[in-house]
Amino acid sequence: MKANAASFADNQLLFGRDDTSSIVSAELAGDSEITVFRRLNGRLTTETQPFQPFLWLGEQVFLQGFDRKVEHVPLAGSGAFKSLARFQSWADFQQARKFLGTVPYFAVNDPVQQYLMSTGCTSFKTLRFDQLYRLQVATAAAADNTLQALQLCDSRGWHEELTGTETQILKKFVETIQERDPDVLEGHDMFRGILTQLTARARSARVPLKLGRDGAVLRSRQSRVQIAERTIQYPKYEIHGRHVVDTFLLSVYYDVSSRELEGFDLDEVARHFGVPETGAVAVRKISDLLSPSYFVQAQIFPYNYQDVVVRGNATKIDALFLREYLHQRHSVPQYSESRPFAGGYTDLFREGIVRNVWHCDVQSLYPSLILAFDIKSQRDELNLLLPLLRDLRQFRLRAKADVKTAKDETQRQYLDALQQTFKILINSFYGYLGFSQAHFGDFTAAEEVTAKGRETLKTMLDWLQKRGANVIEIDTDGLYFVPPSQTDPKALESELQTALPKGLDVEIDGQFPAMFSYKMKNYALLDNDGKLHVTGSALRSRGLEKFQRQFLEEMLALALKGEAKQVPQLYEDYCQKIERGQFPIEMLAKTDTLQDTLDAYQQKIAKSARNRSAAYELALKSGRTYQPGDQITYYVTGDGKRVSVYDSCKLAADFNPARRDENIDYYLDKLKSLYKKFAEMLAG
DNA sequence: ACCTGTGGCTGATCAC
DNA sequence: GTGATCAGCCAC
Repeated sequence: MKANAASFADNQLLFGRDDTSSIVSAELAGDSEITVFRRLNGRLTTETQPFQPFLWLGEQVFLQGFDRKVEHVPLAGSGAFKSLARFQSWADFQQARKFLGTVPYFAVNDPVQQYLMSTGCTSFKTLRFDQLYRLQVATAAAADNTLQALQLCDSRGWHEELTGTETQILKKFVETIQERDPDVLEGHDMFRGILTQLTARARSARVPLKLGRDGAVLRSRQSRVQIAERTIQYPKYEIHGRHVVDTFLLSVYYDVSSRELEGFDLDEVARHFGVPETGAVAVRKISDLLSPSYFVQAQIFPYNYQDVVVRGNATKIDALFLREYLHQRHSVPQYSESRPFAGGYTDLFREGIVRNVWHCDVQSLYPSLILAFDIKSQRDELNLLLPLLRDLRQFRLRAKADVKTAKDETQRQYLDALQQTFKILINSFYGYLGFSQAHFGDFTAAEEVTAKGRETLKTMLDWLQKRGANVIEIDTDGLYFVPPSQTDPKALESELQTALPKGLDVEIDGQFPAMFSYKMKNYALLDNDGKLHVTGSALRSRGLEKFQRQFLEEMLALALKGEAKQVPQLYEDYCQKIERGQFPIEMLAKTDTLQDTLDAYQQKIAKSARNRSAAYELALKSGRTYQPGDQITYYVTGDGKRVSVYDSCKLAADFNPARRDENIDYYLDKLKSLYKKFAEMLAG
């Protein structure tokens, strides 16, 4: 097992070129050195390393006349950036950027990232996740926002609650951090919540938050992260020599693929993961589950642990390529101009209720196509992509197999984090090819991948139809169908396999007693255990109020189980509950995520560039400060079903159960539309 | 300062 | 009313 783990790390393209140092953190020291913190046998050591900032240059002559010392290194190949310029100090580097102005050059803006990239070092080598020293924080505040208590615990099992006056709590907090000296500070809503609040309280109590390993106060600047379709704005806090990890952000990332979280409060997330504790201990347990993949990523990518969390996958892959091109002294291409290209094949052939449905898909379609057809990026002159993808796939299979035979829980968790990380990386390569800011991307190659994918699915469709299968719907890498009678799934699978190009593996990965096919990417499945699986934004969007989602789910379950006769009664029950005001407001309320700042919203409204919307109007009316990414839960008030929602709405938090004022007509009408929309289709 | 891709559905609003 | 547009959410 150990040998396996070590041999993954032998891949220098992936894990860099330094495997001896247990770096836990690095910081720019002065102007031309880097302080490196290592954790060896549990003890923290500090040392200083030389550092030469650098940038990639279109032409060496661009720096002619620049009055500070520059070392030029010519780079091989035909990339646009064919010269490397190295400087004596960070100040010189910054000065050079100013000097260069708008001539073509490319620079990494962060000194630590530059250091890691140029040395090939990455964090946490030879360290296990449980050896990283993490400390968790949770606050308890009074209504006036003053600090009542601070809950602390750590990854070694210690915990303590700080109480007393605000000043006492804050002073004790700083002392504790300096004494215990954690590598990582964790908290739920750490950035927008805890640290923002602590900073504000510390300012008013005049207690400097000297949390850094050099005794410096924490710093912050506005930043934003893109998580799937949402952009979250947050004050990025940095603490010298340590990392700040926010389990709120980890949860939002987690939900991109799981789509199961109702909300992102600590309690809701803890409940989802079956964590019974609250406060700091809950944070630790959630982090135990969500952090390990990022820990592994920090061993791979030339980024800080803290930054590895908030960088996009394609950006991280780009950094991997840049590190190797830099090492091989090879030129770097400019991004190509962004252009749209066609994606996956989606289609719908049948609607309504269908019985006896199988699902068949091609495993890892896009990565498999890249490998099977040798699809290369033209800009990747060193041809790193294919071998890397091949290695990653092999590594993942090995890590997955090893998970099952792991000798203890720690080893199992490590291998699982490893295989999870490999999976993320593997699946990001196709996206990387079509990413507008990938130096080594290639839109033509990305287009080739999707074209081959569409072709593959068309082949499967034709083959299945010829065999007498009744295909229901197709989406990108798989399809649902009613098999011809008297068919053995394994036999069908292997026959279909022979109709496909070598390197593509098909799998019948699901058999269902019933399916409700609604529209493309929108369907419900009843599995053999009687469990309902609902897919698609039309059927399970968070944009639907909870009473609608729940009604839909119950209606679908009845219909799929052959009890459609009971649906009208279900409808009557829901109508009554709305009329009599028996639903708690959470059932009627809707939650929207603010995408724009309130300023941006108002500007767009002024220019008629967008319509008014309830969430923003309520945010504005509240007078509180809101940021993109914040969620607003509201319900509709007023009389009559035809109200303007943005005019007739209230925050769910302002709802008074003793004086209910929800718009009963509006909600009855919503239910009626929903019922009418589905009743007919579900009867069949 | 930050950013993986395309495809599809819906509700709210607004111009016609 | 109808259609267009935008924003938001989701599948893969």
